[in-house]
Amino acid sequence: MNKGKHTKQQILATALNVATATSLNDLTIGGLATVTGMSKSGLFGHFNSKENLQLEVLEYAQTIFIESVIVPTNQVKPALDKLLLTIECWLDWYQSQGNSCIFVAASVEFDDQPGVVRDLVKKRLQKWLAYLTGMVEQAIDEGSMRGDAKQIVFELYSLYLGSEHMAWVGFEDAQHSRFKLALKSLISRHQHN
Amino acid sequence: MNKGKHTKQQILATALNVATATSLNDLTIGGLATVTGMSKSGLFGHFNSKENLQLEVLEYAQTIFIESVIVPTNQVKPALDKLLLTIECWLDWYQSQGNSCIFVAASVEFDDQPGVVRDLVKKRLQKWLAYLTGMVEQAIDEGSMRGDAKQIVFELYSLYLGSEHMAWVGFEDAQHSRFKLALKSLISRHQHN
DNA sequence: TATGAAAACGAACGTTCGTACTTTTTAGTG
DNA sequence: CACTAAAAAGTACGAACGTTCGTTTTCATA
Repeated sequence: MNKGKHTKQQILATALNVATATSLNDLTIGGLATVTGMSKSGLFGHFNSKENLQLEVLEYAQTIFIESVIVPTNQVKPALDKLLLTIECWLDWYQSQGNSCIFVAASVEFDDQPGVVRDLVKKRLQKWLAYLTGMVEQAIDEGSMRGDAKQIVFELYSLYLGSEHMAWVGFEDAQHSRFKLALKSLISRHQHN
Repeated sequence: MNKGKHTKQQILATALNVATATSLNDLTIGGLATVTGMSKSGLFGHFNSKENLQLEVLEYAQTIFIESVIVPTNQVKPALDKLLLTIECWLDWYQSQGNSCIFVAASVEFDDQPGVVRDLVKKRLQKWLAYLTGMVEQAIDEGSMRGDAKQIVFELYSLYLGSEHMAWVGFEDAQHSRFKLALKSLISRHQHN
């Protein structure tokens, strides 16, 4: 790999950490340069605009996400098992990111800010929801689940968001027991015996 | 009312609109001055710091919220009816704010930014969750509901967050039918016959 | 090893923002 | 009406940020 591509990957790795811990806007070029031990302009040259930096950070986050939760479950069957394992990997990934999801955070940050960043965030979240929905649909097709796939995913994703939010607020056991309990209930309600 | 207090209320009203539509950080003093037709320093004099402005906007939002969803349900009994009406008012208020909640947005914006603003946001959300929990507990005491009050509130609030988030993403019917359907299911699962 | 391109640097610019200071205008009161 | 305190305006400053430009250093390769 070229030197340039190599350092760029390093930059993106720490940039993702910073952006996840703070936000895509608080991810400042000068600050990122300091953290990575580079000069502002030297770092800037890799992206040529802050917007591009933000986009590339999101793309980088996406590759990490895919490696962490899509790939490890790729060959799992049947669909219900795959779904459950995916949720586990999803939570592990979420935890590895310091208990926050940059896509969810960015969706709040950019929801009123038209542009390519917002479009990308929305697209990624749509893809993820569609992916989950597809798995549930397949589980239904296989006869191991029943109900409306989209409604199930709606409730599943809601629990994820609720867990993230209420854990921050300090709601009792929001992060662990409450989510798993609700998830168990959700699954069993839509499971075929 | 003094002239000062009067214009301050006007400022806060439009400030809440701006902050809800964008964010508490994007709520800029100069911009707010332009919108309200004042000078930057004239407006600044009412708050003496941006942090105070943010705090007062949140307090103002709180008073609106109380007027909109706490007061109208204050005398309703039994607790289950009060809970259902509260949820209705809650959604109405949410819609009146342009389908976004400044407290939720601020919780994401300030989650990593220690200070009085973050503390206030967290406190308000805690109070709201405790308020909901209290109502559910009372409904349980009255024999019209059963289950773990906190778990029920956890799932209820999760659905609210999911509805807000997924409506933005464009998930089918997230905002209306899906929330109400899930809510109905949640209630009926914990209702005593 | 020599060379040209890529990468990194240093300094500076334009803009935006919060804030401080001073002055002018407004409004309430004796 | 006069007077004073509050409210609003005008101006300015310093810091932070994204970005540009010219230069220097590093690296891959011939």
